[in-house]
This record gives sequence, C-alpha cells and structure tokens, in this order.
Amino acid sequence: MAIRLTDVANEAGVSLATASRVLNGSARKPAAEISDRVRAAAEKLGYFPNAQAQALARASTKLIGLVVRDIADPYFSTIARGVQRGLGDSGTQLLLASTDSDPEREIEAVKAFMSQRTDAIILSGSRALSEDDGLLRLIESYQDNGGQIVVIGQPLASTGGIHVDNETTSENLAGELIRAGHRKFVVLAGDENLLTSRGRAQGFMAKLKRTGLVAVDVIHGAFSREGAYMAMSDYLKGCEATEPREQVCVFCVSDVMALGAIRAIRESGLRVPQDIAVVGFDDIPTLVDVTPSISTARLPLEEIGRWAGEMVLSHGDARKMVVTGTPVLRESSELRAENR
Amino acid sequence: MAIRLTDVANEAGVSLATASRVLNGSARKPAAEISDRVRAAAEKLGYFPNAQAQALARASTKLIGLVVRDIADPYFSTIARGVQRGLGDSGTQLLLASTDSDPEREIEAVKAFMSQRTDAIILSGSRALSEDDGLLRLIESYQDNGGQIVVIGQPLASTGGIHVDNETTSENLAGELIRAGHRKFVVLAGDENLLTSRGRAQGFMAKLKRTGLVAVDVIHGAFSREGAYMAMSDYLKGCEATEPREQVCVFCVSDVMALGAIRAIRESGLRVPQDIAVVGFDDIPTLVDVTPSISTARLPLEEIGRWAGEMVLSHGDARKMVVTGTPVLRESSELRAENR
DNA sequence: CAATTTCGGGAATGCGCTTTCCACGATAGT
DNA sequence: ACTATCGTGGAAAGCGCATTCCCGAAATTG
Repeated sequence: MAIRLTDVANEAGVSLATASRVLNGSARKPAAEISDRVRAAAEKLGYFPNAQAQALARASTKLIGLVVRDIADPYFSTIARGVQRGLGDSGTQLLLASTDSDPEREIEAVKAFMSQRTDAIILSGSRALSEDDGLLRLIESYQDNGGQIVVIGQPLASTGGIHVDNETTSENLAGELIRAGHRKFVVLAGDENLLTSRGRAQGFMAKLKRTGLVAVDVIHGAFSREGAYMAMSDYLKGCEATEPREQVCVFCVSDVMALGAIRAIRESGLRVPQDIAVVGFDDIPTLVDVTPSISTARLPLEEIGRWAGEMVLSHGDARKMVVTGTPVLRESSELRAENR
Repeated sequence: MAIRLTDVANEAGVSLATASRVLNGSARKPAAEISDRVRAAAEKLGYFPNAQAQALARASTKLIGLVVRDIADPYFSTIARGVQRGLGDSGTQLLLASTDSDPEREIEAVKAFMSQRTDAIILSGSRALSEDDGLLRLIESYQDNGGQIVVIGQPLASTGGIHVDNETTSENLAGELIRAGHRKFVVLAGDENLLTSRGRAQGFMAKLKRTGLVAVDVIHGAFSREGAYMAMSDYLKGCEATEPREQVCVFCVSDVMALGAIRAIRESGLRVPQDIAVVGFDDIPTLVDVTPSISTARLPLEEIGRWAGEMVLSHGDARKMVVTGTPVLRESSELRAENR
C-alpha cells in the first residue's frame, strides 16, 4: 500500500541497505551523489518510514506514555503541555491516557503502554495510599525490561521523578495564613486515600498544631470540584444554627476544589472572603480569570511537566527532584476588616 | 529482553502459531486444554504482546493521532477528553501533538502520525484561510493509503468530520443580543486568516447588517487570550477621549478571548457588564467559575470530541456532521438599567 | 469397514526496516 | 610492485508476530 524503503531503493537504483543508511541517521554515510539520488527518490515517491518496522528493527520506539486522571482538568492539561514542551522536537511521540481516576484504567493504560514498548511512562495523577500491588508489579517488570518510569507527585518505589513536597508546602501556606491573622480554619481534605490530598491536609494541620491551633473541621470527600462543592454545602448547612459567624478560612487541598467550594459558598448567599476565606493549592492557570483572586500554593505545573519530559529524554539518569510550592496570598483570603 | 510469544509457546509446549491463536483473537480457537496452558504460561512469564510487531504483521496499528493547538487550552483539552471517551475501551491508543499554532509544527505532527501509521488523524484547531498546500497534499496521500481524516471545525477538502457552523451560530447569538436590547457592538475578531475566527466574526456582522446595525469597531488580533487583552486595551485607550460613554457590547470570537478582554476592561477601571458587556463563544468549562457569568454560544465540546472518536472507530463511513451552537445569555451581557 | 471429510496443531513465510557481515576496488605503506 | 588497509555498497539475517499452507488424526458417511 504505502511506499516502502524497498521502493525507494529500486527507484534510486541502490540497495535497500544503502537507502536505509542515507534516509535514517546511520553511522555510515554513503557518497554524496548516491545520497542525493536516494533522497530525490524518497521525495518523489512520498516515502514515510514505517515507525513500527523501525521500532522492531531498532528495539526502540520513540514513544513515551503519559497517564493523567483527566486531561480536561487544568492541573493535568498544564502538565501535559509542559511534557510536550519538554519533549520539544526530539521526535519522541506522546501517547496519552486518561484514567478518570479509576485505578483499573490506570493499570490498563500502563499495560497498553508496555505493549507499545514506550521508552518511558510518566505517571501523573495522585496514587492511592494503599498502592495497588498489580501496578507495582507491572512497573517493576517494565523497568526490568529497560523502561523508564517518571512519577509526578509522590515518589513510588524505586522510580525517579518529580516529587512535590506537599507537606512542607502546606505548612508554609498555613504559616502565611496565620501570619496574616487567620485563626479559624476548616480543611476540605479531599480523598484521604490519595497520597496527594492526604499529604496536603496533614501538612496544613501539622502546622496548625505546632502553632497551638486546631482546625475547627476537617471534611473528607472526593478530590474534585464536585466533591468540594458537596462537602462545602454540607458544612454550610450544618453551620446555619451557629450564627452569628466569625470569618473562617477554608483550606482546600486543590484549586479545583477551591472553585467548587466557592461555588457552594456563593449559592448559600455568603461572600468570599468577607464571610468565608478560601485558599487553594496548585495555582492552576484558570485562576487568573477568577474573582476574587484566589490564594493558593503555587506549583510550577508547566515546568514540572517540562522537567519530566526532559528527564525522559536524558534517558538513563533517572534523577529525582523535589519541588516545594510557594504560598501566594490573594484576595480570597483577605482578613475581614474587624479582625485586623 | 522482554518476553516474546516464542517464549510463551515454549513454556507451554506448543508452537508459536498456536500461542498466537490463543492469545490474540484469531478465528481458529485451539482446544480448551491447550488454551489454558498457553494462557497460564503467558501469565506466569508476564507476557505483553509487542504492539509494533503486531502492527507490522497485521498491517493495522490501533493508533490514532490527535492534533491540537494547545492542550492546556480548555477548548482543546475538553475536546481531547471527549475523544478519549469516544475511543472508550476499544483498545485504540491516542497519540497527541500540540502545534502551538505553528503551521510548520502541524505538518510535522501529521508527518509523524503518518510514520506511525495511525489508523486515523483528528485535526482540531482552526486552519488557516490560505490552506497550506503541503498539508493538503500530505492529507491526500494519507487518505490514499487508507488513513482516515476527521476534521473538527471547518471542513477540509474531501475529509469527513464535524463541521461547526460558526456563521449561523454567530448570527443567532447576535440576534439574541439584539433582542435583549443591545445596539452598539464592538467585535474582537481575532485572526482574520483563521477560518474559525473569521467565520464567527462574519456571521455576527452579517446579522447586524441585516438588522440595520453596524459594528462600531472591528478589531483584529491574535486568536488568543493575550491577543484579546491587547486589542481591548488599545480600544479602551482610544476611547478615553469620548466620554461619557454609553454601554457597548463586545463580542469576542472565543471565550478565551472574552476572558482576556474582561481582564483588560477591569484593569482600566471599568465594570462588566455595566460599562461594557462582553460575550464569548464556545462555552468552555472554565466559565462556570468566572464572575460575572459570561454570555456565549454554547458548543458541546466534549460531545464533539466524542463524536470524533466514535467516527474514527466506525472506520469506513467517513460521515460528516454539522453542529450549530446555542446562544446562552448570562450576566456579562446584561443591559445597563437605563437602557432597558 | 473403507473412503472421505473435518479439525487442530506445526512449519514456514512475510510484514518493513536495521544492521552485521562480505566482497571488492581503491589507497597507502614499505 | 606487492601486500595490508580502508572505504563503500550489497546480500542476508533477524526484530516479534500473524497467517497461510500442510499434514496427521479423528470424525463422519454410505
């Protein structure tokens, strides 16, 4: 069907080997006159190397896999963009899989990538506390076969990657909020079985504790906008009795959750931050268009993706790096006037 | 390195052919006893079929390519999610490419996908008016080799896909705005060389004209948040002289642009919608968290992606479908009280 | 019960390409 | 001048798998 290298070789009147040598970066460079002829033939015929055949012969696909929980979530799409940028024009292709937060699908994705013999797999998306044993074994066997695993977020077994220090970041964020004058905190802690949300909530509370404070409430739920919306709604309903209310600061373990929480707060007729201050985590790009501007802990998401991409390219040294976020206080956590 | 089918066959004490037949959906089903033995061996050894080898032998990769301009843009990431969902658990893998709006990179992406022998390529991201001849030829030769092209947005040559009727949608949107009482319009028309932005601007203005109105200003610029921000800033600067001002309605040819415009408006100390009403296009998910809520023309982005994915699966009937958006008026286009 | 068909497993071929390994003519070394 | 070396292109052997053919044995039929 498609033009094969053989066709090009025939057209140019050279052998298959020679054609291969001139068209694909081989160590041996055929004579200029011959090279030109081959290139001309390839051009004329519209030749495209069959990547599958090349992969088979070379034992290296130039493929990497990226697994995210939801590509439409700004957190992941920003990372994905970073990965693309990190890959640059290396010729490496990106295979994408969305898991919809389903561990089963995550395993399926890794299996599929293993079948594709991707040179590396980037695992973003928070992993569960009780690590799925199947995933672990898969990853191990992948590495044994020379595959590279880069984990974004929490370190996993013997894999390299980019470790986000959620605990420290949360502690610093809590510190800033306390310094700003906040004393009464509620934590929307997300899913307690996910390493990421857990670490963020714990870091935050650890700092409170060390300062002699304690969260007035810690609410678990889904690590998503909806989860936060529901958790916040419930909380507000439970509060209606205890009026009048003093300003409380709600720490959400992700920006996306903060958005859901704000939605719930608004629907109940309260204002942010006058009635309830809200703080997020991540600093997703979406925030620039939200009013009031949302306080958060800034993570260089795109950079993180880029680093992951670059890590993949520099195959071999499966380095690890640690990223700590920076607290950024904006309008959504401004202290109510009377409390100043 | 990795376990091969041969290894499994040996382990199970059967031939390569038999192992292949039991592990991959072949027409011939070996005896139950043998099948079990083979499956057990595969399981024990941790066998993963080599997708490249399979592709080579079968002459069909189960790969499709998706090219977008920027995966971090909610418009594209929502479509991408839809595509993923549309692919479902068909076992088809998704190859992603971001072009950063660079036609050159778009061509590179298509070439790469052709090399990967993807079964189909989904082209989202608006194409230029003066269609790049190189791209056209590439696509043609891809189709000649049995590749399927699905274009999202504007139809391209003889390809199937999902055609968004920007003109009609814009006309309807303009109609709604006029019905709501708006009379003075400014159009942030984006890039006049992109089919999408051009169609949206033209549809809008056509409707104005037919109603006996005319846009007080039509400003071109980049089809992006930044482009709109700059265009709006410039416009506002030019207006400062002509106070006092009556309420004007700014139509931006995309939601992302509307966000940029709103930013510019706010920075100049004006309010949306009291001083300037703003209207977007697309209804990206991001909008739910923006205040004031933004009027727009709703496009079922995720569905569009899903349809594209399903189209790819039902290989063969390269159907076309047309989607028209629905005007949704929200707070950002509310008429100033005195004008009611 | 012999003749014929069906069935199921194995050997071998080919998918398109890379990469040794070879053969051969040109160049250099003594 | 004759051999040792190098540089170049071609032939051929895989890479891992699907699949066509083939062949022996079991099942069917009259």
